[in-house]
Amino acid sequence: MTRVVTERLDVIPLLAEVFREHGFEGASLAIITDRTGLGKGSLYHFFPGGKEEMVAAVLADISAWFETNVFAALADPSDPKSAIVGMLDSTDAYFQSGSRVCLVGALAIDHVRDRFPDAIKDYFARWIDTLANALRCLGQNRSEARSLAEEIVAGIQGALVLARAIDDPEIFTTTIRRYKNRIITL
Amino acid sequence: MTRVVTERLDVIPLLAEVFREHGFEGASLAIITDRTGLGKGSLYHFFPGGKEEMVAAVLADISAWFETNVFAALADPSDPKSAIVGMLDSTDAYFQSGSRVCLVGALAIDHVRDRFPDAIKDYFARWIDTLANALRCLGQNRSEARSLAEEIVAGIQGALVLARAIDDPEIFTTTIRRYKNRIITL
DNA sequence: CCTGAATTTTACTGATTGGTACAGAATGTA
DNA sequence: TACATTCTGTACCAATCAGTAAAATTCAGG
Repeated sequence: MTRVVTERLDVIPLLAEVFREHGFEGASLAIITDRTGLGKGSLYHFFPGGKEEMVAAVLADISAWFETNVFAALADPSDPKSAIVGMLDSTDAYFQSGSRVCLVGALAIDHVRDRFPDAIKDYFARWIDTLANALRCLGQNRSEARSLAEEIVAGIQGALVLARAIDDPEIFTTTIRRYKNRIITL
Repeated sequence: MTRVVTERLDVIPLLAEVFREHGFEGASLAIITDRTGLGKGSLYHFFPGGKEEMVAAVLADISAWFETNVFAALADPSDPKSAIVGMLDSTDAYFQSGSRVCLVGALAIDHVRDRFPDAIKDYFARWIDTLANALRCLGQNRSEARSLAEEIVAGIQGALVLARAIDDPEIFTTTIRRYKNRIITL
């Protein structure tokens, strides 16, 4: 039986969770070896560039996931309304109803964002662009669509911050529901 | 000529800026001594509890600033509409039109939030509560007011994340303007 | 000037940091 | 079996970490 994925790929989700929990600086190699079960030797074998390469790999993985599970439907103009609703559902699931941190957002406000500027920029730019595209398919003009897309993407990020700050994930769920209603009644 | 403030107080804004830029883990004592001009000895003289006490002092300072310059007007029901607009103006000024990080928000999504849970919780809770109070004075019922207050506070945080992520502070300014219009036409 | 407290400088500690080197174990292949 | 490649555990490195201790200095009040 052939292994479908290499071990490098298997480790990326674990790395993602560690960086989510501790941030870039906070995620020490000691913690990483603990959580992944890989010694330093293995870690540097798979990621010769060290922590920086690990984060880059995690960002690429996240980007790919969103491309497949979130952005693809938005970019397809066949049924824009249910595509947006589906995006909000996927988002709710991905962020575990507000109890999971957005790693890209967390990196964005950290000073290490300067080491991954493109990955961070692209993630949000693609989200806004595809969402705005779907909104245009619903009859909004270019600036309306872009403005609402920015509002929704920012609202999601803010809800994640707020939910975590006051320790009440319900705030995130409420936010998602609010945007859903707004789209449905569009 | 008597000095009005102790040097401890003078240092707190500098500390705030360092923590904003580097986060809790990223702000090493070396960086802090650099930026404040105080050696380790002086730092530990003023803040015997080390970095943790420094952050606590910064959070208290921020909290006091918002209480005076933002929340006070919201809590006073004499002119709720202009109080909210004033809050949005103060917020825009404080966050330098989106180019300044919200330290409380940044700490909230970091794992060090567990060391300052009350300060973080109180900051956002007080913001939401006073804003909801002002909205009730504008005729909204309790749940409407709370929901919109949460939406605005979260929207502000999200706009800060997004503005920084795609390196476009304009997004923050737009967000503030959007909420202003929404309040004015209420 | 003297005294004592406040403050700062300096030197130091032990622990931990990210990263390297490399021997050898495991694995796949012929 | 034999060989080459991939992978991993371990020891090690210099740098940096937060924090301590105490001498040196500054400074205000009497």
